[in-house]
Amino acid sequence: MGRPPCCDKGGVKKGPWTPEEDLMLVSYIQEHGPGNWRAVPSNTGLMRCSKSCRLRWTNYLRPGIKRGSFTEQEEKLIIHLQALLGNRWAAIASYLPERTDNDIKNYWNTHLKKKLTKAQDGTERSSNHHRSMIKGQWERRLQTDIHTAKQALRDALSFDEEKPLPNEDLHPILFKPNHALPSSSTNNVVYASSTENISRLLQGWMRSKPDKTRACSDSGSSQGSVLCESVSSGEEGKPLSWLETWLFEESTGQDQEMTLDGLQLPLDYPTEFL
DNA sequence: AAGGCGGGCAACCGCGAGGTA
DNA sequence: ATACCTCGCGGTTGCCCGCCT
Repeated sequence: MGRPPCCDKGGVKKGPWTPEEDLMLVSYIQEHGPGNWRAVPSNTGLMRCSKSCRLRWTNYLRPGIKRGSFTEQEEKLIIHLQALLGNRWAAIASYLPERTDNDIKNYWNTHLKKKLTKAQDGTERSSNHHRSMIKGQWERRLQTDIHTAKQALRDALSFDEEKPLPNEDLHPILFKPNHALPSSSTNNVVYASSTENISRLLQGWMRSKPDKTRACSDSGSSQGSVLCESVSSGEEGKPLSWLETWLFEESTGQDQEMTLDGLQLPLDYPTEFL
């Protein structure tokens, strides 16, 4: 028996979300919290399917999302994690609490993949040089990159520290009924700023909810941050994975010399470096 | 100025996993 | 045990915008 598509019913709106819809969704989540997405459309009056609501919340409205271009550290961290984890964007996103899996996926597909392809072309042209690269050189190179990745992680972790919200009026667009809102995503800047305002509005609300699990999942993937998960696991005596361990070592001030010994690289790790 | 083209990104689709009755 | 429901994930699509000719 085939399963009907979730949004098979008629009258379900598709396409870009309007600020009004965003506001409806945010208001509902402020009151009930994220989850039970099935009930969201009927309870809010939104003509959207539950998946669309969840996606909108996860990717754009949830607090703590950083928009805009990726930093070099984030870029390197993504490249490393992609090499280690493959296209498991949710897992990768859990190490970049301010980025969504969709964002990372898009960034990978539009920027990093090309960048790496280009780099690989250069690599192939100078393959003789790379083939002769001895393991020690590669280790040093990896260590440098690992250090950069760890730095990025520390930066990401500092996100958890209380950051005072600017004193500016946070929601000039949302709560000015006659404000000229863009009819489409044409004016992305204006629209994004209204979305950002919603998120920032919600930050206070999220902080008032001390629930650890939610705090983690809301700052990472929807399944919860691997990092948060492992930290709490570690506290409870369960071992951290090696990746989580080395990512965390330096961030907790226990930096140690790192070598490839004991590291299990993924099968698809660039062999020219080995 | 206008049309074509490609890049970037938001949103959708389909599948699988986990939970539950 | 199993059928159904809900959710999350990854791949893909389609729209919009800026650049180029």
